[in-house]
Amino acid sequence: MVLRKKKSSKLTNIRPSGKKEDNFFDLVYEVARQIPKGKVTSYGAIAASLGAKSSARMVGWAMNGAGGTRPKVPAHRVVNRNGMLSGKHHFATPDAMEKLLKKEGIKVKDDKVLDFEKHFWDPMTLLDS
DNA sequence: CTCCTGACTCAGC
DNA sequence: GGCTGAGCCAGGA
Repeated sequence: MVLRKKKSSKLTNIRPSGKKEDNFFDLVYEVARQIPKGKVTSYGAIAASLGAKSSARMVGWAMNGAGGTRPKVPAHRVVNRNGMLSGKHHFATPDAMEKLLKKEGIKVKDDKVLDFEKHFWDPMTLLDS
């Protein structure tokens, strides 16, 4: 999956070195895009699937530019390990995240995903096959 | 180059 | 059982 994202809008060029965007960020973006509709996952799960379970923060950080990448990354499907919409505050509007989730059939209550493990999607699924 | 911050997570108290 | 501190990597000032 080669990223064709050549220019990152808000973020400074992820890799001004001229190399492909083989950063951790892009890996996160790719995985995030693979999240099936109506499913959610956690930052740690994504990080773990990338081999950097300790870098859960980086996953969230990467999401910072999710809205500027193309195709867009469904960051709203990514929540913390508690299923809490930790990143909702970073969306265009605080309600955008849960609104999108509800729209996909995921129930959100008190900024938390109900039946989180039921809607949980493990990134490893792509690798396991 | 050094220091701080950040959409997380775990361990300790 | 909730709060705090520390670890994690990367980027901005």
